[in-house]
Parts: sequence; structure tokens; C-alpha cells
Amino acid sequence: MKPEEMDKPLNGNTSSVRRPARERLLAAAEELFYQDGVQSVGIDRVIERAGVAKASLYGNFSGKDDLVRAYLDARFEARRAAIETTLALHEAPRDKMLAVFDAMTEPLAKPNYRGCAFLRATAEMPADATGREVCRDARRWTRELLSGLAKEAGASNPDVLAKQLVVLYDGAAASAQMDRDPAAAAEARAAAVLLIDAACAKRVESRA
Amino acid sequence: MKPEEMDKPLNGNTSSVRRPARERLLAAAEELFYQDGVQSVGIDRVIERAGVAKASLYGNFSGKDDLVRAYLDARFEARRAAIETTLALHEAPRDKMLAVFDAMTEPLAKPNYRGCAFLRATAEMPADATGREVCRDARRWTRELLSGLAKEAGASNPDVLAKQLVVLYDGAAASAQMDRDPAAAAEARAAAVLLIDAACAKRVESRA
DNA sequence: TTGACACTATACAGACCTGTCTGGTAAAGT
DNA sequence: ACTTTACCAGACAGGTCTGTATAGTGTCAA
Repeated sequence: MKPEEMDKPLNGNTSSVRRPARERLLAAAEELFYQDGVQSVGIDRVIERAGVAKASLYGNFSGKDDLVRAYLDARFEARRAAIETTLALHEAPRDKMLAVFDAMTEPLAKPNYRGCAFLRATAEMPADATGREVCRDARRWTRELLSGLAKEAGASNPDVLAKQLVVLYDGAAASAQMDRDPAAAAEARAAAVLLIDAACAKRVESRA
Repeated sequence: MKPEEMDKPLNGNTSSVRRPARERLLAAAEELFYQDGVQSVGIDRVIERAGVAKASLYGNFSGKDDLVRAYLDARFEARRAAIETTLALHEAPRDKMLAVFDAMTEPLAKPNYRGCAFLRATAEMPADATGREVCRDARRWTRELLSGLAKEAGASNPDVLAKQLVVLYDGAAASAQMDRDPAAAAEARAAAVLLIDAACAKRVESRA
């Protein structure tokens, strides 16, 4: 329940057993911001969960906006790593596109899944918030990844296919969040199979 | 800029030219809550936009939660009416399913489109908020509508097709919101065509 | 020993939020 | 003429939020 309590005793150890304040802050922020929303979660809750003094927060981050941004950055990095790991399991561009959907089945099935962090954060934050850049970067990365794979796969219109797959990706996240139904990932994947094969059919048939 | 100023003069008229406070409150709430988020918009801004005293708000609604709920109810009613109007233009169940996507192209193209109101509100509100029931109702209505149409169209697995179309629907809203790209509606519709025809192919082929 | 450093704990200012309360105005019903 | 109803305007209480300032603790290195 209270993970910071395990860090408390740091007796008789030359090097600090306790993780530095910045890491604990970021870990607490990731947990709380994602679970309850960046807007609803106040600083006091974050520092309490992290077991950190308020001054340590403002020593490591310029303010709440900065902490939110760091939280979204960490999310982006984690997602990118997860997708690239799944991607590496496959060779054919078609399978790689589907791997993007494979990478989301596990998170969607978690009982405390709360939707795509970037969709949620964008919905919560004001339009001029710092963190929205990260959301844009994350989306662009996904779209360009899929667009490149679609080109490799020989899709008749790679950009359209990529956008359609992004729509499926977003939709699966949104549906799973709203209906608490992890099956959305499987359904999005099945739909992706149809879209991909339809977009690449010309090449296949012309070759035949 | 300030619509309430047009309502100010109500001289020499037996019936009130000025719309009652409740209506103005709801209109202001719909505008502000959707545009800037239910969480960010405070009561003071709503009553200022509505040109209404604070007491009038708490006379017509039990509190902010109640106002938010009324806002979401109005959104649901409006969407339902729009979809049913578009639905009535078509006869075949296949066309009716696509009409659901047709009904969303116009809203998505508006410059101040901010995503699906229910997705946004769910992302903002705490899990136990009153308004989430409305979000659930709205989703259920959409899913059951599509599921019924899928049955009529003779889909091999109507519930799966309905869920896939809901994924597309949510995804189009999310993509359009995040990327400010109204084309998401057209792409979702094109994808829907593929999914519907694939799901209904067995019947068509078996008849041929 | 001294001082730099990273950290904790807590108090506080200033802003904002919701919701209540008081007081005043004007039209409509009786 | 009196009351009711609907409404506006603004003050206010009680809470929450961010961010700052103050004071104290423990560690390491020179």
C-alpha cells in the first residue's frame, strides 16, 4: 500500500540505499497522475506518496507542469520501448504493423487500465500546457512508424492506411477505458488485419 | 463575444424575451464545459457567461455535479437526434451503419472540435462522479444501435462487428481531437465499409 | 572542524473553488 | 394592496491548490 515505507530505514550503509528524491517523485507521479488524472492529483499527494519534502520537488522540477511533462516523457519512452521490443520479434512489415496492436493487449487487460495516458492528459490539460508537446511527439512517432511499415508492405496508400491504424489504436484505448473491456485490443487487431490486407491486396494480386 | 449582453434589455414585452435562467445556464455550460473541460471551468465563469446570479444556479441545479450531468444529458440527446436524423435517410442496415459515421463528419470538421464529450468528461472526472452514468448510457446506446443493425445486415458475428465499429467511432473522435485532422471521420468510414462487408460476406456469398 | 550538499518538515501567502447567505428588483397572480 | 415567484448582485465562509520561505538533519570531503 505504501511503498515509500520500505525505503525509510537506511542505516549503516555507505551508499544511499534509498533512491534519490527525483526518482521517487517521478515514480509517484507516474502512478498517481495516470491513475487519477494530472488535474485531480495535487502536489501534496505526490510528495506524500514519494515520501519527499516539498522543497525537493521544487529543487528537481521547476513546478507541477514540469513534473507532468516528465511523467509524460517517461510514458512515451516506456511505450516506445515496449513497441520496439514487440516489433523486433517479427520480420515482415505486415507482422510488424500487427505487433503494434499486440503490444497493447497486455496493458489493456490490466485491471487499473485508465486509457491512453496522452489522450487522458490532453483531455485534462489546458490547450497551452507544456505537456501537450509530448503528446504530439508520441502521436507523430506512432503515425510515422506505421506509415513507414505501410510503405514497406507495399500498401496502395501508406499514409491513409497508417492513419486508419492510428484510429484503430486510439479507439481500442478509448473503448477499453470506457467499457473496461480488454477485448477491444483483439477487435482492433482483427480489424487491422482486414485493413492491411485490403490496402496491400493490389501488390499481392498483381504479383500473382 | 458576450452573448449574454444581447439578452439584457427586456423592456415593454409581456412575455419574457429573455430566456429563463436555466436555459442560459445550460447553454453557457455546454459551451464552456465542452470547450475548456468540466474540471477547468469554474462556476463563476459559467454564471458570468450566462449572465445569471449564483443563486439562480443553485436554485435550478443542486450543484456543479448536477450541472455537469445536465450538460452531458444535453450532449447525449443532441447526438442521438443527429444520428437518428441521418439514419432516417437510409433504408438498408448497411447504409444505416455507415450513416453513424456520416453523422460525425460535420462535427469533426468544426475548428473548435474538442473530441467526444463523453471521452473527455470521463477522462476528467473522478471515477465516482454522477455524470459518468450518462457516459455509460451514451456508449451503450451506440453499441446496441450498431449491434442491432449488424444483426439486420446479417453479420456473421454482430456483436463483434458492433464493437469494432465502436472502436472506429471512438478512434475517429480521438484522432481528430489530437491531430486536429477532420479526415479521421472519412478514414474511419472507409475502414467501416471494409469491416462491414467482410462481416457480411458469408451471407452474400452463400446467397450467390 | 568546517562547509557544501541533499534532504526533511512545516508554516505561510496568494489565488481559486464551491456553496451559502443577505438584500434588492421587477413582474405576475390574487 | 399584498404576496409570490423569479431573478440579480455581491459578500462571505471554508476548503484546496501551487509555490516560497524558514529551520533543522545527516553525510561527505577537504
